[in-house]
Order: sequence, then structure tokens, then C-alpha cells
Amino acid sequence: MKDTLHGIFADTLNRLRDQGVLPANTTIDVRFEQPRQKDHGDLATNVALTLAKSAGMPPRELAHSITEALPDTPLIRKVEIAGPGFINIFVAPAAQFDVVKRIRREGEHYGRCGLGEGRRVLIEFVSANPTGPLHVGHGRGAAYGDTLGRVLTAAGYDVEREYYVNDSGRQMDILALSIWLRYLQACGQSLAFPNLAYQGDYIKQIAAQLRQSDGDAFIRTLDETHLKQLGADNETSLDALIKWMRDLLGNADYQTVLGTGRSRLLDDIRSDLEEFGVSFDRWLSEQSLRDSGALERTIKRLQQSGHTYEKDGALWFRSSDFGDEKDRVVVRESGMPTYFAPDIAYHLNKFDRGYDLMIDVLGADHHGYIPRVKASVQACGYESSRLHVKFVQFAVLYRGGKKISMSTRRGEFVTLRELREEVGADAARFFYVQRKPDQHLDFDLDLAKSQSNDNPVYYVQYAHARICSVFEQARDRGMEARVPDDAALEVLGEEHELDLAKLLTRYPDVVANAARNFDPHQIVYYLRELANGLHTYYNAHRFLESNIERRNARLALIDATRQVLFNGLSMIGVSSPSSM
RNA sequence: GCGCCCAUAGCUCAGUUGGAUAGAGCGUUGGCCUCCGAAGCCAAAGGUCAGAGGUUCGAAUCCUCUUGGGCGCGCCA
Repeated sequence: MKDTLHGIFADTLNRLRDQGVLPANTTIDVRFEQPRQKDHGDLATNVALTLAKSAGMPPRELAHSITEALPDTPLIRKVEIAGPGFINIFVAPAAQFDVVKRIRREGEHYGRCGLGEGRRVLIEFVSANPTGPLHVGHGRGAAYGDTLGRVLTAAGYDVEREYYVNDSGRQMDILALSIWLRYLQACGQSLAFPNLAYQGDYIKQIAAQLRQSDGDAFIRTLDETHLKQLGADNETSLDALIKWMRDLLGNADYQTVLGTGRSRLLDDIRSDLEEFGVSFDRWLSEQSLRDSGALERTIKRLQQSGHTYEKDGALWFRSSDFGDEKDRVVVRESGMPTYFAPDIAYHLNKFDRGYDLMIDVLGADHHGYIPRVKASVQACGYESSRLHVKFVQFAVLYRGGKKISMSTRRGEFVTLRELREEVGADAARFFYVQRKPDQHLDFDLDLAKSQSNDNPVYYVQYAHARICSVFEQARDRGMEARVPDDAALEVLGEEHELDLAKLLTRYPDVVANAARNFDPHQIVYYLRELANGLHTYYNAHRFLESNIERRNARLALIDATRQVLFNGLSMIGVSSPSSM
């Protein structure tokens, strides 16, 4: 319907241009929106306002010329000029319900569009270090990234999801050390556990598993000086301990300890995300970039770009050439690359793979890091504008009105798994996606759990279940519960019915807009509106009435509503129960 | 100190390429089940869109400044 109107207006404006009312170079771009107020019509456009200046006439006068030139169409009941020059269109009631047929025809495809034109998009998200289980902060990134993927897919993009595994470097050494020390403790050795090592109980579990699979293979004799360092609470001692461990274990045993921890934690992360409805097309390992030589090649490539120099024995990248506030070290004085180096390699790898669009979903604490990453890809000759970064703020949990304090370092944090077990995956996803990612999120556990009208998840799901229940009722009463395809929609026309149809019409725009702005939360707000539209209609009218024609028309309308509720809930990864 | 993000109803937040009288949920108050699911609906109350300038037909939205919060600024990751 909107498309048809769009065509009518475009034709009309083109005609006016040919007639010389509008200048020859005018670009015709008509947009319609649903006005907030009903007396402003069903759709309104501000073309007369936007074109007034170039046409050299007052907006209202131009609006008058446009409406005069509009052809007769059964679609439009009435056209009015209002305010400074808005053209308000009152659509014929019968045309409003065409959307019902379209939804019933398109089913799960209703809401999709060709906005993306098949462009390839890579979304990298979560990418939590495999040094522990995912916590609720990662959960938000997971929900956002996955939902964004679903939205972009619906909008016609070719989406790939990727998890970048930071499985090399010092943090993995600390992981190995933590596991090994717990292992030694489990083998009966009495030793202190460093505060800077990973504290969580999961480390003990991995150590126990190691002992079960490899017995006493990793027991080593300890010496006094290192035993003392276990109690020292500083990074230098930790590095000394790591070196000590690697010497004592030898490379093969060290790799076994590390590899066991790495794979165990990644398995845990993977299954956690699967249960959360999040899956990835690719898990790309940092270590693999080192092993394949990509890291070395990247450093060479950067040097060849002419944007590096040596200072104090280190290799610097002149990122300030590209707007970064200062230059960055890529290779340390010691010859070891900084953490920045593999990240450059990873991003070049992404660009090399030829995506039209790349989206990094990162924790908000990484924002200062982006200018140097963009600088590095630019230095290597790529358009950094193809890389978009969305920052996700941390979620703060509340229970009983009180903030739950968390500390990753102390191993005191609520895991994503615990959250799912407590409130359920549906509520968790709904609450996460409800907010714009760059806003702080107050996550009220009591509210997410409550099976009451306070809980927005149930509110939307209830609307879906309610419709299913109506059809159930119809069957029980021996009515024909299948809606005939030729249901006479023209018998509809109650105000609530028109409101609902308008809401249904909006859905594809909502999806397109969410995709355009990378803002999945718009889906959530829309679903609440749609659920409200259904509930209101439900309370005002009976569907299962004796007039068969009207009953079927109403069933067709609410079945279309059910479909859109389902499509929208699926889009955010939440289930659509038929009863609750 | 410099940079990025943010400030909308008592609380939590929508409001996106600048549009008409700024919306929703919660909370408060008052109504609605002999009737398809009351996990629902209806109504009322609640605002200097942090403040001050500017841009224009028109600003919560764009620009500048001020105030008040969050984060970042390492040869850590």
C-alpha cells in the first residue's frame, strides 16, 4: 500500500517537474510516516516542505499544487493540507487490511527486505578470552551481536558471525599457571595461590580433570625462592612464576596443561552460547594467526606502508598519521609483538576476506582502542569506513533493589549460565536487547523472573499465546478454525481493527530501520506496541462470534498478528509459546 | 589535563537521516471478568527534554559553551 502510494506521489511530482512547477534538477524523494495523531491522517508526507525552497514557492501553496495534481485512486479516501504544509492522507479502510493477506501469504518472510542487497557482513562479537566462563557482561554482547545478525539477515544482508579467540599471550600463560598450581594442590602439595592468578572454582575443576586424565605427569619439585613468590602480589613475580613453570614442565607438558584449559573453557563457552541461542559461523584463533605467519607478514606489511619507525629499540606504528592521538608500539624492545600486533593482523585478515561491511561488537572500555585499529587498516590501504564498531556497556544486576557488585579479577561475578538458569534464556535475551547497547543497563533480576504483568517478556508472549488460545477455543467449539484465504476482510473496520492493521503495516519499516541503524532494540519496542494493540482489541471485541463472515475476518486479522509477533520474537531470539 | 559516550515524567527508558500538541512501562489514584486466557484492558495525575546561546518555516534531535555522570589515555590485554 505504501509502495503504491509512493509510486503515485513520485509520478505526480515528476509530472509537476515536467510542467515546470518544480525545477528540472529536483530530486524526487517522497517519504511517508504514520502521524502520531489520528486527525492527521493515516500517512503523511512533508515533501511540500522539503521542496518548497527549490520550487521557490510557499510550502502550503506547493502542497496545494501537489494534491491538485494527484490522480483519483480507490486507495485514498481523503487528502488534507495541514500545518506548515504537510500533506495528510486518509487511506480507504478496505486498503488498510490488505496487509493481512500479505502477511498470511509471506508468513515467516514478512518483514524481510532487500536493504542489504546481498552485501556481505561480518559481525564479530563476544570474543571473550578463554580464561573463564562468560559473565553477564558478555551475555549482553552475545544477545546484541546475535540479534543484530538476525536483523541484518532479514534486511537482506549476507551475514557471518565470528568469535575471535584470544588464545595466546600472557593471559594464557596465567591460565596455565593457575591450572597447574591448582593441580599441584590437588596432588597434595601445600602451596599458596597467587592473588593475580585466576581465582574461580572452574580452575580447580580443570585441574581435577587433568589429574584424572594424566595422573601425576605434571608434578614437579618446588624450590624455596619460587614458593615465596607465590605469596608476592605483583606482576613481576607472576612472570617469574610463569617462566619457572615453563622451564619445569617443558614445552610438551606445558602445552598439554594450557591446551586442556583452553579447550575445556572454549567448550564451556560454546555450549553456553548455544543454549543462549547464539552460534557462530567461525571461531578464529589468535594463535592460528601466529602459526600461519600472518602476524609476521602483517608487521612487514605495516613497515612497507612507510608508517612505522624504530625508537628505543622498538617498532612503532605512526598511527598519529591517521588521527590517533599518539603513535603505538607494535614490536617491543624485547622483540615480542604487543597485543596490538595480532589485532592488526586479524583486522587485515577480515579486510582481505572481502566483506562489504565489518562490525566489531566490543566492551565499552575498548573505545580508546579503535582509532589505532582503523589507522592500521588505512595504512595498509583499506577503507576503514567499512569497519563499524558498536560498544556495549556493561550490565549492572539488581536483586531486591540492590546492586550486585562484581569483580572479574577476584572471580566474583555472575556468569551468563547462572543468569540463564535464574531467569531463563527468553527473559535474559529480551532484557538485554531492550536497551540500546551504548546505554548502561540496569538488569532487574526479580523483574525478569517475575511471572507477572510487570514483566515485558510475558506481556508480548502472552499476546501470542492468547491468539493461539482463541483458535484452540474455536476448535473446541467445533468452529472452522482454519482461516479461509478468501476471508472477507472488508467487513472489518472497527477502530481497534484499523489500529492493529496499521501496526502490522509498520513492521517491515521497523526491521529496516533497526538494520539501518544497527539498533535491534527497536524490534522490542515495536513488539510491545503490537502486543498492546492485540490486547486492546481483545478486550474490546469478541472474535468467536456467530456471524461467520466477520468471525473469519477477525480470525484472519489476529492470525496475521500472531505471525508478526512470532516473526518479531524470533528476530530477538525469544520463543513464542502457544500456551503459558 | 586531553579524547569518546551520555543527560527526556518520581524510577527505568523510547523518541534515527530536523517535523505538527514529546511517548511507553513501572510506581500512584480510580474503574472493567454471568462473556474467546485479568500474565489483560480503560481512565486520571505526572515535563523548563540538565542549563545558556546559535542555525531555520520548524530543534529533544544539528553547532558552540557551561554544569553534572560514565569510560579511556602502558613496550598491560
